[in-house]
Amino acid sequence: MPEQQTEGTLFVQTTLKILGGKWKILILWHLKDEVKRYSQLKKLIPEITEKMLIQQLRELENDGIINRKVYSDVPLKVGYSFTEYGKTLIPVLKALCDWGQEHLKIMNRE
Amino acid sequence: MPEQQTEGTLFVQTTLKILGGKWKILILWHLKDEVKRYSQLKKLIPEITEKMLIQQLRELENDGIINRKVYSDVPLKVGYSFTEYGKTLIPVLKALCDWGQEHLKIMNRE
DNA sequence: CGGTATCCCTAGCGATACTG
DNA sequence: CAGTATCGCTAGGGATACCG
Repeated sequence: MPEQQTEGTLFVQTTLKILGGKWKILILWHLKDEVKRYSQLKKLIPEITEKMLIQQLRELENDGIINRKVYSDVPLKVGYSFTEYGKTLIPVLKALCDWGQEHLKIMNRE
Repeated sequence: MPEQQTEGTLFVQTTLKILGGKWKILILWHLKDEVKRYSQLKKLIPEITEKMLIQQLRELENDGIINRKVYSDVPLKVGYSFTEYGKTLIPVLKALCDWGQEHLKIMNRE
């Protein structure tokens, strides 16, 4: 069934287009459970530069995966969280995480 | 439970280290169901260059995800397929594919 | 057929400094 | 605090030609 394979390929590519980018999956992982502020994300992913962090956040926002909410307090506060739609990605993130866990177990045994 | 989150992060990163690289997930997707030859993969992924194809195949081979089998025929034949271990990745690939399918559905509706 | 080797380029990323 | 703006680099990838 070559037709089906071709179609599946398109699906995979579609997901990769959204999740592609060096840091996106990692950022989403951190947002998985609760709203996080910009500064919290920076601390959670120390290797990322501010430029990359904001860039990837923007792209995720534009793709409808996350919300950006500004609390007009002083000092300024911005919270990032999954949209309802973005939450559909959580099983995918879970799958990636689970496999990594298994893989590490096996590697440590050897 | 910040401890748990940190651990999960490690797991995700581990998976990304294996699946990272522009073409790997796509290549694996094509190998999912059956052994494929080098030339078949080239046809299935026309945008990839030979260099990238062979490079990503080698990395997947080194990570123990796929097998490379040479059939000493004339003309030369080489088959790539999942290792038993590599097959544990299939649920991950499935998850990526499924999400892409849903995403496309929704986008086409709008 | 199934690769290597080489050269080259540019998008993506990093570092730094600055701003509302 | 939460970003922008700029500049510069380099590693990852593309094109092409050749090899066992």
